[in-house]
Parts: sequence; structure tokens; C-alpha cells
Amino acid sequence: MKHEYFSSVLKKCGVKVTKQRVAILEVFEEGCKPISAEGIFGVLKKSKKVSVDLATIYRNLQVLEAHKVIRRVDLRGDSQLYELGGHHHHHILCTACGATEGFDFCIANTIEKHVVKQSKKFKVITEHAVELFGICSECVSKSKK
Amino acid sequence: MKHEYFSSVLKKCGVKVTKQRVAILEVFEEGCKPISAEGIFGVLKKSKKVSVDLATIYRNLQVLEAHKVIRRVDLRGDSQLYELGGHHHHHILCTACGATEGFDFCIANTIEKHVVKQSKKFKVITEHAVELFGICSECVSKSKK
DNA sequence: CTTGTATTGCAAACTGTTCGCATTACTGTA
DNA sequence: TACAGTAATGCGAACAGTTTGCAATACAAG
Ligand SMILES: [Mn+2]
Ligand SMILES: [Mn+2]
Ligand SMILES: [Zn+2]
Ligand SMILES: [Zn+2]
Repeated sequence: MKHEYFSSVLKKCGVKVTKQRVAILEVFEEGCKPISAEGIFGVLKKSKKVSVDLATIYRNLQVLEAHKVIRRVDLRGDSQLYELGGHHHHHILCTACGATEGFDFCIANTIEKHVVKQSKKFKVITEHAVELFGICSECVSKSKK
Repeated sequence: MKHEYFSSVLKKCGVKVTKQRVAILEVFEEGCKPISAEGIFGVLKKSKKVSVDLATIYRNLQVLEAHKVIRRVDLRGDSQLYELGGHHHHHILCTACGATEGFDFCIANTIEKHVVKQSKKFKVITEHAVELFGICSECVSKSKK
């Protein structure tokens, strides 16, 4: 069960298993799109199973990110977005309606090699952000009308 | 001269040529690293040639970005960074000291083609963000000591 | 069950950014 | 060059997202 799984994840991190933390992680599971602190807050408030303070959510996002259970996604919004840190992938965002989609394709290695070869300053690369922005088909057809 | 050049850029945009705007653009020219509103504010305050209000800087960053004179750079900081919109390039940031470097290498086309081929939702891609994060050689050698 | 400490909730603080409004200064025209 | 109309500025206040201090709570180890 999910509860069990998230509990074990938290235990492995060496942090306490609180109902707030499990609840937050469960929210990530529901939708596969990156979500903000406020977004999580909204989902939990609506579900009414657990009441979690917004500050608690922010604090836990930090904890969970530090332990790499979740990761930040940079999609140019006005708030920080996070998603479960499972498999490596990137995103494309519709700048018209905000829809997102993930894609597994990643050639960061190629980029990194080139950069390391050419740069004197940087020989160690640890992370990369690759995000695309466009117009989703739905918005395209809307705009044609 | 720079003044002249930036004036003409602003005229082409169809906006007024104010000393504040020219001053802001001149700040971008000095350093080739992305800079924030507060950063520009600091530079201008120190230079003492022109006094520009912070709100004015924010407003102008919006105007200049809208006209593609400058562009936003997403480097995960806590404030928005911008740089002159000249030639297309990407950045690598040292997560230890904050140093940045630009690189021209870009294979976004390849990524975009793959995504468009695989995605049903997205056929139109307009922009991309590709940023690398690592440790610069200086910080690497420091950490070894 | 008891105890020690990590975590929570709540309120207040903080930071980066935006906005309203009166004043100023560009720019086009005469 | 003078003038008028309007875009842009400065200033203060507002705002959104996020962080923090502190007392109360609830995990987890013994
Ligand atoms: Mn995703
Ligand atoms: Mn650059
Ligand atoms: Zn990747
Ligand atoms: Zn590119």
C-alpha cells in the first residue's frame, strides 16, 4: 500500500514518519504533474483527511528535496514546483494554458561532454535543467478559430 | 557609442528613450553574466550617474523582455535574472560559488524533434531552457584541500 | 509507559515583485 | 523653440510566496 511504501521511504531518510509527511507524498502520487506548496495545501484541505499547515508543507518540501525523494522542476511559474524524484525526465509546458507533459528523452550527456571539452572553468557537471515551452495542440486549434 | 546604440534599440521598440532605460541597458553591457533587478539597482546606485527607482527597473525589465531586448535566464536563484538578448546561448552555474559561464553549443532542435515526434499533445515548441549546474574548477580544488 | 527530540501549527517576519497615483519628462507638432 | 499629450518615473503601499520563532504536540527509542 502507498502508506507503507512512503513510510519506508521516510524511514530510510532517517526522518520521522508523520501523517503530514505521508499525506504530502500521497498528493504527489495522485497527479503526475509538478505541484507547488500551495497546490498541495489545496489538495489536502479539500480531501479533509489530514489538515496540514502551509508552513509544514514548505518545511517538508525542503526536507524531501534534500533527501532526493522529490525534486524541483523549473517551469518559470511564480511558485516553486516539485515532483516525485523517481525516473529521470524533463517537461514541456504550454505557455497558453499551463498544461505540462513529461518526456524521457534526454541528451544532456552529449551537451555536458561538449561543455566540459570546451570550458576551462567547468569540468564537473552535476545537474541539468532541460525544459521546453510551446503551445499544446488544444490551444493551437483554439487560436485558429 | 553605446548611448546611441541603445537609444536606437529603444526607438525601434516604439518606447520612449529615457535616461533610466539607457542606464539599465548599459548595466547589462558591462558584465556578461545574468543580473537581477536588485543587481542593476546596486550597480546604478554605486555609479551615481543616474538614480533609478527599483520599481522603474522592474517595470523596464518587463518592457525590455516583451520586446526581446533582454531575456530571462532560469538559474534557480531566488530572484529573476536577465541578460541582453543577443546571440542564443545557455549557461552553466557553479552551485558552490555562483560563478556562471555561457556556452553556445545547443542541440535543442534534436530534443524538440524527438518530443514532437513522440508527443500527441505538443506539436509546437517555441522556447527552451537548457541550464547546467556543476562545480567550477576553482571550487573543486578548494574542496580537495 | 516514559522520555527526549523532531516536527507541527500558528502568527509574524521577510523577500522579491507589482501597483496606484501624483509628478515628471519624452516626443511629435506647430 | 514652445506646447500639449501621453508614456514613464518615483514613492509608498500592497502583494505573493516563502521562511522563521516559539510553544505545543507526537513520534520513536528504550
Ligand atoms: Mn514530471
Ligand atoms: Mn549569458
Ligand atoms: Zn535529463
Ligand atoms: Zn538553445
